[in-house]
Amino acid sequence: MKRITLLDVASHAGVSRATASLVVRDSPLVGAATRAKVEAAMAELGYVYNLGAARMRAARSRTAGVIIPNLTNPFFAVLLAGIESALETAGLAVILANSNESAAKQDGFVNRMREHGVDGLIVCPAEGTEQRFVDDARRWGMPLVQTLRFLPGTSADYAGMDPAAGMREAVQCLFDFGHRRIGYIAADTLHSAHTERLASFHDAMAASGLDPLFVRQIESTHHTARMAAPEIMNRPARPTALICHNDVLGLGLHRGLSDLGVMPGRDVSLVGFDNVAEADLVRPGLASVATEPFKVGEMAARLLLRRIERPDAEVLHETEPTYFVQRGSCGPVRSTVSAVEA
Amino acid sequence: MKRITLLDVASHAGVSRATASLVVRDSPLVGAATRAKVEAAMAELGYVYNLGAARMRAARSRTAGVIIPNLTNPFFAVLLAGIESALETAGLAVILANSNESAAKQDGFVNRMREHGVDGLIVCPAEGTEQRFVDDARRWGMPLVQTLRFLPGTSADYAGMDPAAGMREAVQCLFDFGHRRIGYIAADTLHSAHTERLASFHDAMAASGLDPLFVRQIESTHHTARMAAPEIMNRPARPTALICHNDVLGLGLHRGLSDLGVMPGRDVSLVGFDNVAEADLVRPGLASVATEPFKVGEMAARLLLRRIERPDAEVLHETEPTYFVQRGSCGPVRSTVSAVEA
DNA sequence: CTTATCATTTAGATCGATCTAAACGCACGG
DNA sequence: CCGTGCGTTTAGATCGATCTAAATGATAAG
Repeated sequence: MKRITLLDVASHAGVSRATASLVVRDSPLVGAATRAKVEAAMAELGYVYNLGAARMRAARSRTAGVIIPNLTNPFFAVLLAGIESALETAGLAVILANSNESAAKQDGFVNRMREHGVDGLIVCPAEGTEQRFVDDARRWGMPLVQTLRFLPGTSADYAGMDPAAGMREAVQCLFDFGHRRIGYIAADTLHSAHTERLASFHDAMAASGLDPLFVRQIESTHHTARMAAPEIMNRPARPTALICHNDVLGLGLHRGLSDLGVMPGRDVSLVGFDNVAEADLVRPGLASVATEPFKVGEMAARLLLRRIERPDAEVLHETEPTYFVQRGSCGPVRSTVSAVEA
Repeated sequence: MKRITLLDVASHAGVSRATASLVVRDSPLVGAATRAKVEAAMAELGYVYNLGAARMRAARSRTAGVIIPNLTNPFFAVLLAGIESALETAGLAVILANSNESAAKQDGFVNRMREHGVDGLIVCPAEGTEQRFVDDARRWGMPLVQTLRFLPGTSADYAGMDPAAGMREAVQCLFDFGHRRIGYIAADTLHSAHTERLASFHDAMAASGLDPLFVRQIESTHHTARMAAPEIMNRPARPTALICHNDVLGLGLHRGLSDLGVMPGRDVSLVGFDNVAEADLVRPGLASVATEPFKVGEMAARLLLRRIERPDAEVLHETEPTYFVQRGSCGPVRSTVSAVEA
């Protein structure tokens, strides 16, 4: 039992190999009657197209490489879902790799992707990725899209999100509730998503005529955030509101504050970032700036398809806007702060 | 600027194409001095191995297809992470597809995977997948591993989880707290994971000498579960404890009950399934039966590698045990139930 | 000195498709 | 009747590796 090839199909249909090839590729050159004959033969023999052989002659391979720093994080999983969805619609298969935030592993994966002959790459660069990464891709003629994180100083397509609008709405909401002492809980990682959000915080505060009370860096896990709650609330300059770099920190802190008997929305206002599903499940609900990773994924895929089609098109930076979702964790500043401190 | 081939490497190193081929494949046939020469040439020319060409002659393609029903669900995302991790260690690249619970799409993906010449498939079958699915794979000689869900009546390797241990511990814990009126909240989907967990619930109850109070089906979303809380608590046979098919239902119900002023762990005990990270963040924490999707993913990958290596090996069903994680949402049954109803 | 043995190396066919360029059949106008 | 043009079809070369089977050279044995 050997593999059925185009040649088998062709002889079974009484045409040449070349004609059969034209049929599988939906070429307009082939006549309707011939096409029907060949298609019947294909069905009858159970022919399976061999993309591997095709890729050798033709340039395209109908695959794209996707490198994600951490699949365990639902945020990236949804991003991946968006990428997969859009690429699949365009007929490209996704070859997946998980860099685990290791730039070295990431380099290895890029090599493997090249060996597989992918038509292009979508990468959310691992921490510590160097500019060289993007330059190499350009040198190799490999279409590349960065997503969610952008390597400064590089020139490549980018699909990300713009925290500005959501952040401004969040700060405005807090301001309207009377908050003036607002702290920022940052993550300890140092990629562009971090600095972008922090910068947008500073901008939004300035727009409301406020100075940040403090910026505190915390490792981005539920546990560390939870444990950091006492330290944050007991600092001399006690905040009345906190904005967190993401919902991992926001939810962790939510729980940490509750443990202390400090009720979010009443004793302190709390804002997260990403609006994960669970933000709506804690009590009170965690107000959060919604970002839409699925849409960002689709956007990244579209940029890649465009780049594959037109390698010399101008470099694009596209961002998805964010918006604030108010929930119970934000409320009016308490008139008698001393009562809380007692 | 054309592509560097093995022939270029060979002539640059002063050997034949065949020898160069042996070097890239780490064959022991080639001498040390020659190997060094060829490797130097490869580095100098920036040679990239062409897996597409190799796959045409050789059988293996160093890729595996993975089809998941829903990437947006963190549970599957972690499963995927486990699969990816183990396959990558073995040098196989993952071609990913998201069936979105559509059997038709799933069929399409299997075809695409065949066209790509994958060495094997790991599939968590979409709802409504027919037995034919597994039979086809066997007929095609395509190594196949089912994971998390098992098509009844089929014979193929399977990597899943065994809810029995965790379920028994959960029921035992509730029993020890004095609970006798225990209801089960099931999902509305009908695959094997559903029936397995439900069956393990019945077994565990029987082992404690109890009869299930009721089994209620709910669509598996946070929102529906939350909305169903009143109906569940107001039924004539009011439960003192609830076990949920997964944490999506568990967390949704946790919030729904809280909304009613029914406090989990005090007024009713609540157990989830999967032990997602967020189970520890709500207040009180949601007790949950821990399953380890990452390990299941690794297990599925191992099974596939074994099957690829030995196509005729006996069919294996492997399961990862589960265990109960107690948290605040489980507590002693209240002596005066009427007080709650007031 | 010849022959057998062993470890290396290699030429040439081959995998299954696509590409190029030419050939084919047919209708039409001169 | 011939040349031209158009829509189809095709033979043969080709992509870049691997495979088979044979050649090569060095060493050991007879």
